[in-house]
Amino acid sequence: MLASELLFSGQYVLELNSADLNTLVDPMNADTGAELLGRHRLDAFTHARLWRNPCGFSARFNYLGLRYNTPLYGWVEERFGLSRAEFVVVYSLGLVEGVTASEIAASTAFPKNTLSRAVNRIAKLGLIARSEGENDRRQQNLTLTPVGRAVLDEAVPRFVALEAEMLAPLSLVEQETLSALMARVVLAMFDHADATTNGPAPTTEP
Amino acid sequence: MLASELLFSGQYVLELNSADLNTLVDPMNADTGAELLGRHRLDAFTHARLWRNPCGFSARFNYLGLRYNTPLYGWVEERFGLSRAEFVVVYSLGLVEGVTASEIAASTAFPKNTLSRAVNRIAKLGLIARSEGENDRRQQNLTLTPVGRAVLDEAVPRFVALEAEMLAPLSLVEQETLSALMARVVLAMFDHADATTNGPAPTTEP
DNA sequence: AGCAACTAGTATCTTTTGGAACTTTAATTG
DNA sequence: CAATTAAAGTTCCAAAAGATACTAGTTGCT
Repeated sequence: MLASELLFSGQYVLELNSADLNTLVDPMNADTGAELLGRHRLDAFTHARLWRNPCGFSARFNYLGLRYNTPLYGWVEERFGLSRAEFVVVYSLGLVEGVTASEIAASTAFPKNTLSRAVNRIAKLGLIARSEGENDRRQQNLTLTPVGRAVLDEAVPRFVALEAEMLAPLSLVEQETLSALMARVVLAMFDHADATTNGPAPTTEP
Repeated sequence: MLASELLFSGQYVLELNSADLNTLVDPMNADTGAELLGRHRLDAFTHARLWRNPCGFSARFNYLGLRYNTPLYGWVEERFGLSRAEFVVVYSLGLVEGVTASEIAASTAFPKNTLSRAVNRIAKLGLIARSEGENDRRQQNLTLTPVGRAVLDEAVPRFVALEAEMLAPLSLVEQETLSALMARVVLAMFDHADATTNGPAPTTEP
């Protein structure tokens, strides 16, 4: 079977079609999340990309990433003047204080020079402080300043709200099921094996 | 409650922890997918980013996007010398013949000048042909040439295989459940409302 | 019909990006 | 314990990206 045939074969098309659309959409309410979640029109091509695609699963998580990251990082940019990489560093420090640039690079696939620039800039802006690594003087442990924490305190609710908004059409049980299944998939990617040093493409976080 | 507290509150941490890791990992087999799915080490920070994150769901689909797109588009680049945007155009034509650059731009959030460049290059390379739109002479309908289709026929199985490899730890029923739940989330993003003209950030597909 | 508003695609120009080379420190090994 | 190899972070530079402006074609309004 040719791949070009496969493209149209519709395996994975086991879900809903556009006719079901309106039955699932909940009315746009005035949450913090909803205002960022600009609704789109489901054009024919997007429909095909999401439902008639041999890689339907990846199309969907890529789509979610697009619709989640774009508005949020756009908002971060215009609200704080921080680039995506810069905010990712701040967010990362909110998750784990004292994490190093390399660790962020490894986990997010930003190239390390990009992270270096980002760290330098937000350090200059006073959002983070660097302290020389205790037992390894090459690395610098990063910590949030009160200013950085304030940024986070304003930004994180937006991120949380948009995620909640995205998940709103599912019941709590369904949300947990989805979460658990995705967790299984993600966890299976880890193995006691190799590691890639510097990933080429960006495309992640928080 | 401060967002900085929320970051550590662990709502959404209802899944597995790293101790369960080994019970879920299937041995790396020699599939087309497996060879692209380079396993990584689950370092402490990545663990925190995936499981102790108030935005755990988005962290996970972003992570999946990263681990899926990076190796595949890297391979496309070195195998065919095509950039991500260029390949996305080819792939899109595999999904829907005759689609226009604008439609791809709208669906994938690539800026339209990037798409314009991509279309020009792969047209020059002979992967696609352009034909003036029937009733609108501004737009050009794009179609795959045999060369373009050959590229697709070689590339698509890789994409399919990596997706299958990612989903392998789930049973078929679980895969369908996951698919259906994600479909619900995605579908709910469409509404009879607004539209954003040109999205700033890239970050999607296929 | 005529004029404004809009859209598809292209061109230009500036900023950003990320690969490669480099510096300094740490780990490994003979 | 020197000598080699690897890693954290920075710097450099070519290349790519994206905001803006522009051209040509279309739609809508009166």
